[in-house]
Amino acid sequence: MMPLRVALADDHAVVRAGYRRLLELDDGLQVVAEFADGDAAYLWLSRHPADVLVLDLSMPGRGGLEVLRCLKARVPALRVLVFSMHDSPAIVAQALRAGADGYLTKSSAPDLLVDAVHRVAAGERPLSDDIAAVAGEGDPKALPHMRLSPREFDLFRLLARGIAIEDIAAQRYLSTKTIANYQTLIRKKLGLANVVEMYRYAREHGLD
Amino acid sequence: MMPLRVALADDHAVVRAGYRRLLELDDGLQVVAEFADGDAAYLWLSRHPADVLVLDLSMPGRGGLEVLRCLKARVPALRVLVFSMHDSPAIVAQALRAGADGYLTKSSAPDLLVDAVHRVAAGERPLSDDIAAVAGEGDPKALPHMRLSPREFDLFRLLARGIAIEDIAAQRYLSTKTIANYQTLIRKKLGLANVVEMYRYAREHGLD
DNA sequence: CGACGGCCGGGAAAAACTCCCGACCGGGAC
DNA sequence: GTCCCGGTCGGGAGTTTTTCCCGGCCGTCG
Repeated sequence: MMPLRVALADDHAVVRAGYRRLLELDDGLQVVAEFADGDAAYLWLSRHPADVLVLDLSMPGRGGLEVLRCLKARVPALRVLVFSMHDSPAIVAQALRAGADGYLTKSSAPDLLVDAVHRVAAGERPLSDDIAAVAGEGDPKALPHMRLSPREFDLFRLLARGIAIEDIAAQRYLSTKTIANYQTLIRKKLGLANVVEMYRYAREHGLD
Repeated sequence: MMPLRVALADDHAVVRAGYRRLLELDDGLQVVAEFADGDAAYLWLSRHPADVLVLDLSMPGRGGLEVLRCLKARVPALRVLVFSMHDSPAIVAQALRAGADGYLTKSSAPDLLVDAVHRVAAGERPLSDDIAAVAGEGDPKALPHMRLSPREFDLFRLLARGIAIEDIAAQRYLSTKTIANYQTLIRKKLGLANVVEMYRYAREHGLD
C-alpha cells in the first residue's frame, strides 16, 4: 500500500512543522509539500499529484476559501480537508459550499487529524464533532450574513478586523476601489453603519 | 543537566501536540504540562514547578494577557515565552508590559521556537525579528492613554465606541471639524491606526 | 441561447480626514 | 503684571476615502 501523499497549507511555519511531525507518525501518510500561502498551494498542486490537502483557511494571498474553490475546479481529484480554528456555522457552511471534503477544527484531538486525513482520502466526509451538529442547519436566510456571497463574506471578515482597505487590496490582489465598493455593499446588506459595528457583528456571530 | 520543564498553553489541541513533538526533538526540553485555557495554566502552575511556559495569547477564559499578568505576580520565577499569531506593536507592547520574557510570532521558523525556549530560560529576552524593531519604543510606566488631556480622553471613549463623528459633535456641541481633528490627534498619540484599534484598545483597558 | 448572479474596477461627486494654522483661555513662573 | 504653555476650538486647503452608478467579464442554469 502506497502511503497517502499529503500536502500542508498553513501560513505559520511552526504550526506546519508541528502538523508534519504529527502526520508522519503514521506510516500510511507522507507529507510531500508545504505551503505558506494559497497561491503556492495552487501552483504546486496544479502540476504535481497529491492525495489530500490539509488546508488552513486563514492565509495571506487569495485566502483559503478562494484557493479552495479554484483548486477544486482545477484538480477535482484532490481531496481537501479544511483544518481551521473557526467553528462557527457560517464559516463551516462557506467552506463546505466551496468544496471542502472535510472540516476539522484545531481544537480537535490530535489523532483525529490523522484519522480525518485517511477518511477524506477514502471518500468520506469527516466533520469535527463540534461542528457536525451545526453543519446541517443550513438556513441561508436566517442570519443576514448568510446572504453574503463568498467574496463578500471573505472581505467582510477582513474589514471587520479593522484591516485597512489598502492592505486588504494588496493582500487579495484587488483594486482598492473594489474593496471600497464591496464594503459599502456589505454594510448595506448587513445594515451596519461603520467599521466598529462590523467588528461587533463579527464578534457576536463568532466570525472573527 | 536536567532538561527544562516546559508547559504549553494553547487552546488548540492539535497545535499543542505539534509544539510538543517539535520541542521534544530537543533532549534538553521536556514538556511537563499542556493547557487549553488560561485558568488551567494558572491553577497548575501555581502548584507545580516549571521552567518555561509557552503561552498563546488568544485563549478562551480570561485571555492570555490577563493570565500572563496574574501568573507573573504569583510565580515570578516562571519564565513566560509568548507565542502568538499577532505582530501588531500594540499587542506586543501589551504582552511585554504584562511581564512576558519573550515574544515570538507563529510565523517564525520552527527551530526558533526551540531556541527561544532555551534563551528565555537563560534569562534572555528573545523577540521575533518582525517585532524586535517596534518593541523598544515603549514607555513602560505610563500607559499611553494617560497622556491624553481630559477632552481628548472623553472624545477617545466616544470614538472608540464607534459613534459617528457627526453624532459626537452634536452631543458635545462642537464642530465636526473639531472632533475630526481630535480624532487624528488621539490616534497619533496612542499609535492606533483606525477605529477598530481604538475599540480594542478601549476594551483591553476597560475604558468602554 | 438568454438571463442571472457573482466578480472586478472606472468615473464623478460627496464626504471624511489630515495637516497646518490662528485664536482664546486659564494657570503657573518669574 | 507679563510671559509662556498646554488645553480647547475650529477654519482653510489639499488629499484620501466613500458612495453611487455604470459597464464588462465569466460561469451556471433553465
